[in-house]
Amino acid sequence: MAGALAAKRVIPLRARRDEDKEARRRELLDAARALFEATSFAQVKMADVAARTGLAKGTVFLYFPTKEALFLALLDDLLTAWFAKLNGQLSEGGVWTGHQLARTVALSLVGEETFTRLLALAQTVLEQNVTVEQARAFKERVLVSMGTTAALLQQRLPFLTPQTAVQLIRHVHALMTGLRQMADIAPVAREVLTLPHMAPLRVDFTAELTAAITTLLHGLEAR
Amino acid sequence: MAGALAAKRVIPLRARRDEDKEARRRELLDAARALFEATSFAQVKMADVAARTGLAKGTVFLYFPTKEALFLALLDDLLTAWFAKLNGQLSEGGVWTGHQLARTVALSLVGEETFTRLLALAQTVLEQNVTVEQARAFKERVLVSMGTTAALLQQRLPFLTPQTAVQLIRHVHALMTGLRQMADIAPVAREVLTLPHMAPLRVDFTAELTAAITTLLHGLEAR
DNA sequence: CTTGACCGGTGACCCGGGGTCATTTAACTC
DNA sequence: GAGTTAAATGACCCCGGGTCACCGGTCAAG
Repeated sequence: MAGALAAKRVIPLRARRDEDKEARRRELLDAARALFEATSFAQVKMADVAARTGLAKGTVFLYFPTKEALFLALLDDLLTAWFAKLNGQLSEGGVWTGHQLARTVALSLVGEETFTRLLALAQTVLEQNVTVEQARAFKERVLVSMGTTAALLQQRLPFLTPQTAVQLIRHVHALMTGLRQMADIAPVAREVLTLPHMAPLRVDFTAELTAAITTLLHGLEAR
Repeated sequence: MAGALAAKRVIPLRARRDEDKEARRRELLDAARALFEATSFAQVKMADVAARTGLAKGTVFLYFPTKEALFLALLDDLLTAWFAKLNGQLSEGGVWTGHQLARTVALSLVGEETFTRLLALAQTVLEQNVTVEQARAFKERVLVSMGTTAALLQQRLPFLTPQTAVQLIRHVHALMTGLRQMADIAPVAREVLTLPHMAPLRVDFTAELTAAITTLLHGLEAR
C-alpha cells in the first residue's frame, strides 16, 4: 500500500543514528548547492537552505556552525570528486602533448561550474568564518590530491620536474579561479558586456583555459 | 594665529562647490582604502568609513549609493593609476625578452596589494550591488587602458599579434587575481599554512607571477 | 544687515539575515 | 508505559547596510 518498505530509507524526524545524521547533512549540502547554482553565495540564505529541506533554520546550524562552513564543506566534496575524476583521466596512456593535457583539464571542468565558482570564493570568503580545524582539514585534502596529480602529470609529460609539476598546478589553479570570475559575471555586467566593443573583456572559460594551459606547457617544454 | 591661511584649503562643513564635493569624495575613498588595507571588504563598515572622516554614516551614502559602489570607485582609481604606471614603463626601450616583460609587470604590482586585492573582488563582489551605469563606466575605462597596453606589448615583444596580445592580458589578469587570492590568505588559513608540509600551497605573489608570465611568453614565442 | 530658500549633513530608525538557546518532543531504553 | 536523551524548533538577539524627516549653514536677493 502506502508502505515504503522497498523504498530507500527515509530520514526520521530526529536523526539519531550516525547514518541518518550523515544523510541529513548530505540533504543540507544538496539544498545549498541547488540554491547556489541558481543564484550566488550572498543570495543564498540559511533560512532558504532550511526551508528547502523542510527543516527549521536553527537545525542547519546544528550541522554547520556557520554559513561559510556549510559552503566550504560543499567545496570540499566537489573538489575531492573533481580531483578523482581528473586523476582517473590522467592515468590513461603514455606520453601526452601539452595540448592534450590542457584539453583534458579544461574539459574536466565542463559542467563543474559550481565547483569552480566555489573555488574562486575559497580564499576570499569561505575561509573567513571557519574554524582552524576545518580550514586545515580542507587544505590537507587539497594537498593529497595535488600530490597525486603532480605525480600523474610527470608521467604524461616527462619534461616536468617535481617542482615544475607542482608549480604548474598552482598556476592552473590561479587560472581556473581567475578565468571563472572573468567568465561568469554579475547580471549587471552581463548586460554591459554584450556590447560589441566589449569583446576583449568577454571570456569563454573552457576555450581560454585550454589556450592558457597549452601556452604554459609550450613554455615549460621549450625551456 | 591659529588661522590656517597658508594651509591647503580645508573642506567646509557643507561642501557646496563642486571642488569641495570632489575633495570630500576623495576623503571618503582614502578612508575606505585605509580601512580595507588594514582588514578586508567584509570587515570595513560604512559607519567606520564615516567615523574616520568625521562625518555621519548617512553622509557617506550621499556620495556613494552602496558599499560596493564605494569600493568599485576606489578600484577604478587604483586601476587607472596602475595602468598608467605600467604603460609608462612599457614605453621605454626597443625589443624586450619575455622575462624582462614578466618582471616589469610583476614588479609594477609590488606595493599595489590594495589594487590586486580589490581587483580580485571586482567580479565576485563589487559588481553585484551597483548601477549598470557605474559598471559600464568602469569596464569602459578598463577597455581603454587594455588597448594601450596591448599596443605597447606588441612593440616590446614583436612576436605578439593583436589577438595574442589581448589574450595575454586576459591571462595575466586571471593570474593576478588568482594568485593574489592564493597569496594573501585569511588569518585562519595563515596559521595552517605555516606547517612545513603545506609548502606546495604557499604562494609568493611576485615570484609566482613572474614565473607564470615568463612561461606564458616562452610558450607564445615558441609557437 | 536681514531674510528665506536651498541643500549638505545628521542620526534615529528600519529591516533582513546570520547566529543562539530555552523549550519541545521524537526516538530509544528498560 | 515511564523515563532518558538529544535532535529539532522558532522566537529572539545583534549587527550592519541603507533610508529619510529634520536641522542648520550658506548665500543671493532685497
